[in-house]
Amino acid sequence: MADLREGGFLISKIQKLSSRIFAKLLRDYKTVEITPAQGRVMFPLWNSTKDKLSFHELLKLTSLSKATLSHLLDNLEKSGHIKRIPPRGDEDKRTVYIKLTKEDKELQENYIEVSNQMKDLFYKGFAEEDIDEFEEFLKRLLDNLTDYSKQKESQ
Amino acid sequence: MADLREGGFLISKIQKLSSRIFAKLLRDYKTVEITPAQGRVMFPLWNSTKDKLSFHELLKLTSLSKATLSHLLDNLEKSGHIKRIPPRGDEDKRTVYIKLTKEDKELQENYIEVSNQMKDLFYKGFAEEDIDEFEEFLKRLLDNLTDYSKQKESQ
DNA sequence: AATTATTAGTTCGATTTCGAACAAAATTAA
DNA sequence: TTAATTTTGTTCGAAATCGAACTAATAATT
Repeated sequence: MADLREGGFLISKIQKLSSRIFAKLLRDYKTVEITPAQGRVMFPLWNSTKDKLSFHELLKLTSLSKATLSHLLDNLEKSGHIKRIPPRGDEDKRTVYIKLTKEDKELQENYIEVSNQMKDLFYKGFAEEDIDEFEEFLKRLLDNLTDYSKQKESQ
Repeated sequence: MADLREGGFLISKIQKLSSRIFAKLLRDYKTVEITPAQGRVMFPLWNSTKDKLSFHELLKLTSLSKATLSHLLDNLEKSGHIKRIPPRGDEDKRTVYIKLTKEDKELQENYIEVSNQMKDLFYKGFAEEDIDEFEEFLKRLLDNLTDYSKQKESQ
């Protein structure tokens, strides 16, 4: 306990470095006119089985703040990658749904390819079991953090 | 290899959530008028045995970009936490040194205390060996990223 | 010695990020 | 059925973040 732990500091450094590298890979990959931040919003949409996600669902999936997500959606809508769909029928009239525009197959494939490049670089020297173990740790951490947030907001 | 890995995505989420939580803890802790970003610059200064660090050293220690570090130093200097010291004697005349202002003991102690709260929350349910193992992984990752950056910038 | 290239930090413009304050709709309580 | 409360998403102002372009100083070439 008296130990100096540096998990948060390390993670922060890793996140900064990998964002910068990822951004550069995307920039260099001619046809991908998208930033990492925007990609992180698109990713859950691409991977979803549903044809649309609500703002709220996307919020949970990205762990962004409301304000940030709203702002990123503005940009993505402006550049034509997504559309905001108003609620229909007897759905909650406050809910905003987010839908992909159809011409995004190519972007998605290219983004995934760059992600894979990134992954190889990121996990260089890691055995498959290492990665499994490491990502298990990450999920536990993420649970700790989301539990804490949830608990805090309900008091 | 065909596996969908999500390390980068997970880390990005963890980093966002923990930044937000950490920022709130700092805000709630009355006497600490400092942000997490600023704390991450102060941290290496507090932990160094030297009485000053060069801009370049601080850059490596924080993994920030030059622009960001310069900007954060502006704010820290404005709020009186650090000073920029010009080179002396036969030192390289381009180098800028960063030095703590002396009245920062209290801030440091409070920041460390909040860091520890954060750490406990972060690593809840982790055994000491888990933390060791996990941080070992983090260091390997960080090495991968810094190696890649270094290799890229020298070509 | 003169020219060229590299390195250290700053400045600029743009994006990302957030909390707080807000408006509109839905839910709960009175 | 009205009142008060909660939830959903947007807007605003400020900080953090970055790359690119820049200046000044140093190092390497010619």
